[in-house]
Amino acid sequence: MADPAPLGPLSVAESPEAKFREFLEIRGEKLTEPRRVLVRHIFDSHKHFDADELVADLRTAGRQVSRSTVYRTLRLLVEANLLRELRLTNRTAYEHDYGYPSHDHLHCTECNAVVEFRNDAITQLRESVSREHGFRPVGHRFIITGICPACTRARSPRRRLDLI
Amino acid sequence: MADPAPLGPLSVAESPEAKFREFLEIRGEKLTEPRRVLVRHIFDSHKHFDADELVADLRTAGRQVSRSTVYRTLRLLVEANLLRELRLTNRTAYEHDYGYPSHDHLHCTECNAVVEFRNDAITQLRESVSREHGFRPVGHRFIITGICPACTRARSPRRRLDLI
DNA sequence: ATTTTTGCAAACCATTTGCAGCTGG
DNA sequence: CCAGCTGCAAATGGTTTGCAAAAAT
Repeated sequence: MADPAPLGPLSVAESPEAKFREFLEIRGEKLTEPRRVLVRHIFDSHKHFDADELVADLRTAGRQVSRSTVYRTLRLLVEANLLRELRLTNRTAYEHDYGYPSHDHLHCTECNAVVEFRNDAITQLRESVSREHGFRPVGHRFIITGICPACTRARSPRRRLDLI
Repeated sequence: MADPAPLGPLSVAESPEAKFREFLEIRGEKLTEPRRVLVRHIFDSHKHFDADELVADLRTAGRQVSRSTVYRTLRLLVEANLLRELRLTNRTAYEHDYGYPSHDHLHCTECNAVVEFRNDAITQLRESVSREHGFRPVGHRFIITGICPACTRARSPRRRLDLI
């Protein structure tokens, strides 16, 4: 019941920064210093985050970028398929969509934790359901909501047996 | 490729209104006229809707309820497990969670259409994945994003064959 | 009568945008 | 140089809330 091993990063041909630059170049846009700071910071660690956390994080790290630029850059990173949006609550969360295997989520509604998992059957299901409905599938989202092990333990009164 | 038959309603022991009253009674709250109007209107038709559409709809039907009351009542209906929230865009959409079989969604990112489908394999998948992670599953959400048949046709240049 | 609910208007909060000045290529 | 970018502050837009009047039990 311990935490399962987190998914490992994929080795990718280009760095996220390079992919971002490429994306911007195609559109005649620029990889500026704030954008570089953001893409590096974001892909330095793998975790879900929202705009606010990102701003705070950067401030702590002494790499201050204005809130507007953070929002504008997040939008670009999503368009560039480097990030994916995850709308679980009222604020939009983001996660890596590059250099990381595709996966789905377990969402604990008690502590709001998000756990990733991988299951290939889902992709097959997606294909067959899409075919049935004439849809051209682009992606999917499979979120299991429930109570995580920790919260389950915290909720149920501790059993005597556990004390032996 | 015509629209598949929509899912049929389930026969349920109680009407949504009765279930709502029950829920409110337990909490010592009241089933008032505006709330009655809302629950009836909402369960009169089965479709996804958001707060704004609901307000407009009611206004058209001559059953005016204030925006605040609509929001407050929607929250209650979700707590009562009569409605479920669906966050696909910036506005929260709602759908029936009572008197209707459980199902999942195809979301066309082009025209924003939402199509429901049912597939039992998903529930099984949910169970086994949850077990693996020690989660106590409560529900799930499976959303396939893609392009619906109509938008696919609209996008690809019409083929000559279609003209015969 | 007492407690909850309503509608209005104001407040909120995440996100977006207009603009004047700055910057990368 | 010049299009594109930044930061600021102000605007937006969906949703929530304070409050006095109205309704339900």
